[in-house]
Amino acid sequence: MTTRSSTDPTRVIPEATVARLPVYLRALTALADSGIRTCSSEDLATAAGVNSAKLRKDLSYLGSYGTRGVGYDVDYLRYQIAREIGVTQDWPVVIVGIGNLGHALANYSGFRSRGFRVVALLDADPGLIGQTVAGVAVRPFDELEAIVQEHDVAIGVIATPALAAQGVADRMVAIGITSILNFAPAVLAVPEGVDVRKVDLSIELQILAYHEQRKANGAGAAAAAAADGGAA
Amino acid sequence: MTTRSSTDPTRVIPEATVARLPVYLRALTALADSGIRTCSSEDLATAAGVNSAKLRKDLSYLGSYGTRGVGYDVDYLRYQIAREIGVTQDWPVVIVGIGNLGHALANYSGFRSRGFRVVALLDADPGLIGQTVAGVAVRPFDELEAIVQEHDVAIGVIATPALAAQGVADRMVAIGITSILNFAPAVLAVPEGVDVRKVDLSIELQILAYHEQRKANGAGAAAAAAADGGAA
DNA sequence: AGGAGTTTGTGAACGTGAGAACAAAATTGG
DNA sequence: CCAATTTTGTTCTCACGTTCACAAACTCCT
Ligand SMILES: NC(=O)c1ccc[n+]([C@@H]2O[C@H](COP(=O)([O-])OP(=O)(O)OC[C@H]3O[C@@H](n4cnc5c(N)ncnc54)[C@H](O)[C@@H]3O)[C@@H](O)[C@H]2O)c1
Ligand SMILES: NC(=O)c1ccc[n+]([C@@H]2O[C@H](COP(=O)([O-])OP(=O)(O)OC[C@H]3O[C@@H](n4cnc5c(N)ncnc54)[C@H](O)[C@@H]3O)[C@@H](O)[C@H]2O)c1
Repeated sequence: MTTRSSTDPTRVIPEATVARLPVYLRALTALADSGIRTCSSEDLATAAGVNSAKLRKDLSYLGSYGTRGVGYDVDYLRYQIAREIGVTQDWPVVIVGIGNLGHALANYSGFRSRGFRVVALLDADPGLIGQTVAGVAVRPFDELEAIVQEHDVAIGVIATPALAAQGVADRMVAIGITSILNFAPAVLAVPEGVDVRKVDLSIELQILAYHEQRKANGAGAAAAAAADGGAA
Repeated sequence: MTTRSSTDPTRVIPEATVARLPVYLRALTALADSGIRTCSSEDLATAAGVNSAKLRKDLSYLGSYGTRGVGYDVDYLRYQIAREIGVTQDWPVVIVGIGNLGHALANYSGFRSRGFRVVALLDADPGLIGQTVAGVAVRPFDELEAIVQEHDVAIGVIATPALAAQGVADRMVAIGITSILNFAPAVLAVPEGVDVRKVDLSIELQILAYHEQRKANGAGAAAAAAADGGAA
């Protein structure tokens, strides 16, 4: 039997839990902003849109930060989750591909407020170089190496067309970027040890379309089956 | 025992499989574009970035569309998946909130090419009304009802600030929209039978940050544990 | 026609995640 | 100080998802 304490850095937090921690963090921030100092697992679960048993189990992987009979101290729990995720420090981020989407991302204020700092905007199109978006200048893609080394960047965002994405990823990996957020509709091949997460609008829409089609077709027999594929 | 044939509309496709079908569809389109007529499960799995056993099991939920010893006919399989997802028909979509992100979405060509048609752009800001984005005029949010009824819209996209999102969702649900894609960092409450999918940039970055932190910390003891949280 | 080789479709084993249920630990009121 | 009440942390069970492994089914070559 191996028991792992909350200060043991080797303890493993399930991936499904990791994906929910940012949601809890946001919910706690909202509670704090509305002046609430303490909350029960039930309260927080409602705010985060999950089941309270699941919430408690998730939090138990981090440690024992609640008080039985009372609940959780909002600020304290928020700090503990932020520390666990690693957003008490600032993460430098580069964005590659400053087209429609890249512009929107560069303008997104939610970056800064959640522990991420855009240190550079890069594009291969000479026509864009020098332009300033949200106070950051667009620079040539070739400066990637210099920028990553200067700011010790570990996280890269790809917002180029799909065809360019693998090339950009290869270049990022070569200089030591180990986490990539990919908006291009392409499957990226990367070596072991590099994390890739993708955000794909059309996949999300197609998933919705699938369920939508079933709702429409199965109005008779499959109605029950369609409904439980259901909501939030 | 209940056996469900591929033509039985009540058969259930696991949610995890549904989420991968669009990826297969894209991979098949790429193969078709490069002139490939037939492919094995191994080929397609590589192109889609998944394990070939998983791919075969996923496809088996749709029916038996391959030929043993040969593989899959690219065009035929592509059509079958498209039909299953429901993207052989066009889905009308409305986008609400034409700010930074809404502009990018409206300009996104991947919508049209994958079976979705933007029938309206809506915003509450009078200053934006009348402006045209990608050939579609921005109209007042109040026209939502009329537009949804005219075009029989089932899918809505929310790209407003977080505070406005729940209100927009309520209004969408009230007129009969049953699928929502939400870009605002807010938990939406919707009735049973309405599907919500969320796309949240900062959650994705925070998940990357968590793994990044572990890679950095655990350089010694937790290296193995960190690595297997690892890559694609 | 028959055997060698290939590749699908699926049964079975394994691992991960969700939710119900409850004991343990705290508070509150008498 | 003790009993009643609240709420956490954890155990147990079930459902879902992944992967292996292989028989069945097909092609191709001789
Ligand atoms: N616009 C959206 O709402 C949206 C939504 C979902 C997905 N996407 C995807 O995001 C990506 C970007 O979309 P977009 O609408 O901004 O496209 P875009 O064409 O407007 O912008 C792409 C940018 O990438 C740059 N670029 C091209 N090759 C490059 C390279 N090798 N290195 C560096 N920069 C390079 C181009 O110069 C251009 O500025 C696409 O893959 C698209 O499919 C976009
Ligand atoms: N910009 C990004 O890259 C990005 C990334 C991730 C998430 N988001 C999220 O997406 C949302 C939009 O981001 P943005 O940068 O485009 O913001 P934005 O402020 O540029 O645009 C928001 C738009 O919504 C409109 N709006 C506000 N209330 C409305 C209402 N009740 N009905 C209809 N329209 C309304 C505003 O008029 C504005 O045009 C935000 O919730 C943001 O957190 C943005």
